[in-house]
Amino acid sequence: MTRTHHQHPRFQLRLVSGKDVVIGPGKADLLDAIGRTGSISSATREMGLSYKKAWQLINTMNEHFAAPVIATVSGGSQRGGAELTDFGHRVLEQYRALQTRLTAENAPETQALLNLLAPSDAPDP
Amino acid sequence: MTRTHHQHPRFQLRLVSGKDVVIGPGKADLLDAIGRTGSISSATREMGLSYKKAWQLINTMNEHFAAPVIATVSGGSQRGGAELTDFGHRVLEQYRALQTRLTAENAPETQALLNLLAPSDAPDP
DNA sequence: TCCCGCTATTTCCATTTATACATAACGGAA
DNA sequence: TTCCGTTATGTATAAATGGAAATAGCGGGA
Repeated sequence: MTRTHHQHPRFQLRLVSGKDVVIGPGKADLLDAIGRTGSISSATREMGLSYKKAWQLINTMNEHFAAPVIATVSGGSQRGGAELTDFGHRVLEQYRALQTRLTAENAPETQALLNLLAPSDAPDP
Repeated sequence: MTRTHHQHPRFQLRLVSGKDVVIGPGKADLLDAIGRTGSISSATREMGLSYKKAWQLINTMNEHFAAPVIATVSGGSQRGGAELTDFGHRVLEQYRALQTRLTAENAPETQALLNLLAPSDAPDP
């Protein structure tokens, strides 16, 4: 799958602990995709990353958060799948809220830094 | 040099454009070190990264910002060196301001997410 | 003129990271 | 019992990243 590259300059937020990224843009998108598609596999196909990588990302989140972010099922009539736990929903919700707040207009420092970019990086056009 | 690993969970901020990180924690620290030490070389020795890597980080910043963040000198009585440009100082200042604002108490969403971490990740002790 | 430490750049190599592929288990349905 | 697509995991390979080392140029001082 072709890599989807956002073009405009943007701020990204990461929660880091030790050497691990607990959650960031990629993991948040993965959680979102799993929630929407109902399985890790379908989420990886949609996002264009390997199942193993996705599993590792999820595993890292589960290692650092107080509870698992997704619940998985093997076999059965639905052939298995995965869904966000209530806890996982809260994690994603809080991350998005923080992300939104950062990019919001009530952060004048955001614009101040964007205005220092070269014109080719199209701060606001 | 041994890698210095901050232990406590923390938020990191990045300004990204296309596939490049315009500025983030590492580049900000590099600018700071160059400003303090007076050369790229001494900054790399202090931080424990290669000159090549540092130069690449600086080059990426210069490619995306509207003006160079450092000014370099080759040869001369001082044997050459580097210093932050006025523009570079502004970039670093604005980044630090944004970073500070993010971690500040006026971001309750920050604590909300930290509180979802496992006890072993020591949210506040 | 030579010397010095720095900038700037290239080449080569080690490390890290990610992918591709293979495999086993799962459990309901046919 | 066989079949299915998924979870979960290991192994081997490819790609990306980073470092070490070499090289050239700089320009003022000795």
